[in-house]
Amino acid sequence: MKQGYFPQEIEKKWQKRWEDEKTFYTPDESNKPKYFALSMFPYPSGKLHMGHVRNYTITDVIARFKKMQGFNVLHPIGWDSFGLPAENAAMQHSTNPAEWTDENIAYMTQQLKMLGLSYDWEREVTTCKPEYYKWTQWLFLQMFKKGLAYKKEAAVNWCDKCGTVLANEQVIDGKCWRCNSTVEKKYLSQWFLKITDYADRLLNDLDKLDGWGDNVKTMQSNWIGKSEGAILRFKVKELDGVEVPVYTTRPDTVYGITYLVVAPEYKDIEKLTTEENKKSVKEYRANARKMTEIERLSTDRIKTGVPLGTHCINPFNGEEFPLWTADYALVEYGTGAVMAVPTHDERDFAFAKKYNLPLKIVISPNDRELKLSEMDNAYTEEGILVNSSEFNGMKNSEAKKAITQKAVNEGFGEFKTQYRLRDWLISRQRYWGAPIPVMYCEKCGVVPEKEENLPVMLPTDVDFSVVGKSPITTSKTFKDTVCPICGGHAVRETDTMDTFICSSWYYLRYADAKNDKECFNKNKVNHWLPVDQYVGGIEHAILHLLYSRFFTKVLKDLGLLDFDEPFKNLLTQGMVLKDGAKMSKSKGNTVDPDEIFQNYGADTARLFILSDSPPARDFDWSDAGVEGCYKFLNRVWRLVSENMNFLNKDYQLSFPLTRENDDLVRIVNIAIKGITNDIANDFQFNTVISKYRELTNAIYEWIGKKSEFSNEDKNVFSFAVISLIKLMAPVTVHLSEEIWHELGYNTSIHSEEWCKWDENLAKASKITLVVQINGKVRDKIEANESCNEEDLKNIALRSDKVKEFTDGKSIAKVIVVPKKLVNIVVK
RNA sequence: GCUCCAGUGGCGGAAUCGGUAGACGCGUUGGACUUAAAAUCCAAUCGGGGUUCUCCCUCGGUGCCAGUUCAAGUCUGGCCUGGAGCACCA
Repeated sequence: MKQGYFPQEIEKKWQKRWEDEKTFYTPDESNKPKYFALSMFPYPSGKLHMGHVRNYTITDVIARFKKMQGFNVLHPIGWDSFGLPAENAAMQHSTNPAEWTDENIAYMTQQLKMLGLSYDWEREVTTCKPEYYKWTQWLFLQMFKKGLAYKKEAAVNWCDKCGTVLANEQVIDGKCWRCNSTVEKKYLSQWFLKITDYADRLLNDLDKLDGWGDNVKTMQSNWIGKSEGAILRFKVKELDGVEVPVYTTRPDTVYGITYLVVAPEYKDIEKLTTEENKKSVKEYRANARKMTEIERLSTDRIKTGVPLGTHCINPFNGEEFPLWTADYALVEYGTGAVMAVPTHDERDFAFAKKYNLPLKIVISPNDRELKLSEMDNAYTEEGILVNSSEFNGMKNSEAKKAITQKAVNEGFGEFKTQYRLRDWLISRQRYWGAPIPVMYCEKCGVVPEKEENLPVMLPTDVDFSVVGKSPITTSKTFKDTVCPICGGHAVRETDTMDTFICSSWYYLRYADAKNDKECFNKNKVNHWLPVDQYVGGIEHAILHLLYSRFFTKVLKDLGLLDFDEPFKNLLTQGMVLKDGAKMSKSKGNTVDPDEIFQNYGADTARLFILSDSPPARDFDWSDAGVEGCYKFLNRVWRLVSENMNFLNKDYQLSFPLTRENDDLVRIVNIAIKGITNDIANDFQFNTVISKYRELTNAIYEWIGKKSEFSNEDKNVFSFAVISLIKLMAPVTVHLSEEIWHELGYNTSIHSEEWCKWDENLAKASKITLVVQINGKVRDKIEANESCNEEDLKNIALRSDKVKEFTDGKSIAKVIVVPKKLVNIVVK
């Protein structure tokens, strides 16, 4: 064995051998239980960054650990390869997105292999390849048939820089999720998926996800935004047969309505405006349109509005009140109209004060009386109804139901559950995506492509240098086609699908990646899924994770699979920071993984990226930390190479041990138990690694006491070293494999069984008894493990220190915690 | 404003059930080896005070204030700070 540790040499050798020998090939059939470990697949942007390294290392360690524990582990990888950057690169370098993408995939594949990841490359999935997007299109058609994919004209989010529309989830604080430029509203006819049909299931099933963090579940639940209330319809006094419906969560306050507001974009607003008010309303609406989303949504902006001139009648008491338009009412939520109760809603209160609209108290607090003259903000707490006719004296929580019921009985309202979630806008006016497989026939209208004609291929005769429209529209061969119904001329849809569609089902395809007859075999998908452990960034808490859950539920309803949640356990890993800031090119604080591989090797990179923080927390990259990990691996290498003569792979431990050797055997058992438990307990790799170090230190310390090695010593030493490299194998994959073979084994260490511990040996032979007086530690006494409570008590009371503190005082109580502690209470 | 998460040395962080606070590492300091350096190894490292001074004693200490308990980083209540998500959602 070489005296020095040369990772680059070792790593290359093993990577090649694992590939040649298909060490990580996963058969579908196996008598072992299955385990599906998955990282969120990368976008092939060009090079791996440290976030990737962290993500894939975490999942790889989990996969290898589970494999050693006896599972048939599925650990695949693929490429989320449709999307804008490829198209932008094509425009800049006058190349083709497919070429650019292929090159990136090739480079990143080689990087992934350098990291020593245990992927089954036979199952690689690439979303931009026709053999994949054929099935993306097929799934779209199934949704279309079910009425879940539909086209409508709507106010949509438009990113001018990206030249396309965006889904609501892709607008962050009024800005494009990708390029961060301000998003505008446009009225366009676009394709949507009816995710709102699944709002209730997406919300309720969150409860089933015990293996997900609360943070992600709350984010999803906030995003879905369920609220319970009522729709109430108000007749317009001046217009016969015209009604304005409102959505409210406070039907208990209907007797306090003093005006009603419709959004500036409300569809009937012109009808509701009197001749005298036409001009001011028109101006107000024009102004509102000019404002950006961000200005409009700012909560501390002073509320404005104008009256329409017409009035509504309150069906509960016949009162009349004016209709206004104000931009604090949102056209896309509820009915686009709000009943205003200034006394019991902060926004209405501010608005009424500004425009001198009347106030009326209808909810009274239990402990005091409200006075209009003393109110300087709305009363929004619980209370008792007043000024509310037959409902007076009722608790407001009960009145909600009673009042809505009255509206239902009398035909001017109903109970209504409202969601914040909107349907998913999936059209993109871009080239590099899966074409939406529909066409427009002059005679038959919107016609889906026939399934047997799939895939609708992306054309290659396109001009990527065009500005202001999608390159796909420049193709001479793509647009014109034949209607499958009437045989007449039809024009293809030129919009492509949001790439989040491609990534909403890729994890299913891994179960059956090469199937060219169906998107996947049902039995295979039911066997491998759901994913046992999913690992990825928190930035997908809503986007990808919500969409994937939606897809899974749809596919279940379509009968394509039998489960309704795709990811059983979710680990959202923290960001990789450098000097306290997120690594980014713009800040110039990135660290190139290639450089680390070259200088230290992949094992050091893997070890370090797991060592300093638990996976869910942010991780601060430090050069000194890398150096420290590299030193540690050298230390392990030396431990073996300098003591090769004393190592024996066929060691035995079946003889009585000396005191010292017994201690080391116990330390090894304690380490095995601790490490196994730390991994089982939320994958705390940082403490796992500290235990590697502790064990290594203990072995060195043990050697330090030896002047020569007896046979017994050699056996104990071999047991300790072999256990150590096995425990390290999931992390330092090459180093462990190399040492394993140096010791004379022919198999791969990665196919070995995980170390087992003996419960009797996984503890020290002696215990340290902690003696407290009144809860303060006063003494520590070594005691035998076999001592019972009475013995421990007596040992403690015999202590000189204890006597010092108890002298002249009376002992009120003695508490004994077996094998650990005695607390003496004195007065 | 609502919801969730977090707060422990110079730093990253550790501490199954309430039971020795600061594991392990980084950094720093001192030492050994060396002509020297690198590498390696050894030792010290929460703060204040004391002492018979390399051994030990003592007090304080896990964001703040209370509480429960023999015992609180851990549990309860109320705050403060930071991060994240949602947000004129009626």
